[in-house]
Amino acid sequence: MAEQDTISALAPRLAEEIRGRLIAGELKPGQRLSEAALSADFSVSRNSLREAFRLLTKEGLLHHEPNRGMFVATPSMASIIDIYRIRRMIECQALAKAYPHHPAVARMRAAVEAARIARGEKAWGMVGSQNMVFHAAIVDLADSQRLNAFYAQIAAELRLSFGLLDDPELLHAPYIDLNAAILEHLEAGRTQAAADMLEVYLTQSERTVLAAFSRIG
Amino acid sequence: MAEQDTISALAPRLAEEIRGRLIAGELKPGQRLSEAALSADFSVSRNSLREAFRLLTKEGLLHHEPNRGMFVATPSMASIIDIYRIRRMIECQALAKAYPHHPAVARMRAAVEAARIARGEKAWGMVGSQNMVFHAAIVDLADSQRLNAFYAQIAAELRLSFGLLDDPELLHAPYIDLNAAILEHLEAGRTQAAADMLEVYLTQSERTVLAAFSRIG
DNA sequence: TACAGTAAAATTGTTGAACGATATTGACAG
DNA sequence: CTGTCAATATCGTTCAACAATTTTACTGTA
Repeated sequence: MAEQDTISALAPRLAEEIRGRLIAGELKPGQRLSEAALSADFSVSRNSLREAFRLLTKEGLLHHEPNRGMFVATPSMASIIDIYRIRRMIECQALAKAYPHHPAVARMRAAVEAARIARGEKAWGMVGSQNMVFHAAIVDLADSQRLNAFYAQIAAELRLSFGLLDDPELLHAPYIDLNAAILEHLEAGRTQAAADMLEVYLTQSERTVLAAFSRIG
Repeated sequence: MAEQDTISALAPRLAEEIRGRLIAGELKPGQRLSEAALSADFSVSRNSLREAFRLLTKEGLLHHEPNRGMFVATPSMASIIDIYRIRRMIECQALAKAYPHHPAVARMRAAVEAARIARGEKAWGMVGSQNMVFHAAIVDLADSQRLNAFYAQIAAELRLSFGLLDDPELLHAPYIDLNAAILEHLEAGRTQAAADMLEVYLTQSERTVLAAFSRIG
């Protein structure tokens, strides 16, 4: 019986909480995270907090300098290029070899429709997160647990970069219809066409993000 | 002046040490790792050891049960299939899109030659690790830091499975010449042919590993 | 003997404090 | 203004403690 686990351990919960603040932009890139301050803030011990830090460091969200402390990772053009290179490799391949009746396809469709509704309401935050759901579903087509976990990680890292940019409409809105077209191809069994179109999408998106990024630098 | 960094922090070094023992087979799958025993063994505090454990858990090498402790991950057929699926996706793509004069090609050649020498001396352990080097170099062709890190992780996990098997000669020796042929294609610029050949390699290797694994079950 | 229930022991989860090592800050002399 | 050196703050690691939980040992009973 036991009251349900309260969802397991402390460190992973802390990590999740911090991750949320990171992609929400509450913690800004380059900012230093003091062990003492944060542990007091969360009412946990320094030790527990450090365990959470390790997890986030391994995910590339935090960055550690010996004897100086933890810092919020600062996205760079190099990291954006790296991430998009991986996305092209993984997502396009997943799509090209996909089974058109895979369960993840339903999630892709749901994400497209949710994004369209959100666009009507100008809820750009929602458009963005539905876009992420769409692409996570693409990766899911490959039916690999480890690949899903890896993708979730670089997606979180990418969101850190998005957080620096200030125009979510520009970032996601133009791609809703492109997503829809990709989905059409997939559902019709034209997986290669879908993959080709996705490659266009990703290249274009990368260019947009890099351009926005360079305007800030 | 500080004695040289001895390469940074304690926890990562511990993790590296334990990782070594895992792929060397000293720690066997399913085995429980006592915090008290290991921390005494390494002469470090329980806290430091736990930090190392977190890292390895995230890599899939250890597995954690609340209030019961850390266990060495037990490879399953599912995990082997998952890993080979990823290898096919990543390695083949990296090869297909490779630049034939990429620096990693030199490492591939070195690995092939070292493996041939090792085969002559029937040093099967060396044959195996050179094989791993060869494939890591293939991934390196894609020029992605994050992809390299991810591959290193699943490679370590795969070695855990290899550790269960008892015939390293069967596992690696047959593939040396296949590796060499792949390299020939790559160096000649026939990247697609190289990729196709690698796909054959991986499918065959997966079948061998799964068969050996099922004989143990 | 077999077995259920309970008490005792061991292990993990988390905390708090301590101390050396390193980095940052600020004062001071030149 | 610059370089040196002490003072301060923070990190890295360890140790000791206690609550929560699991495992083990033991007991009494059928």
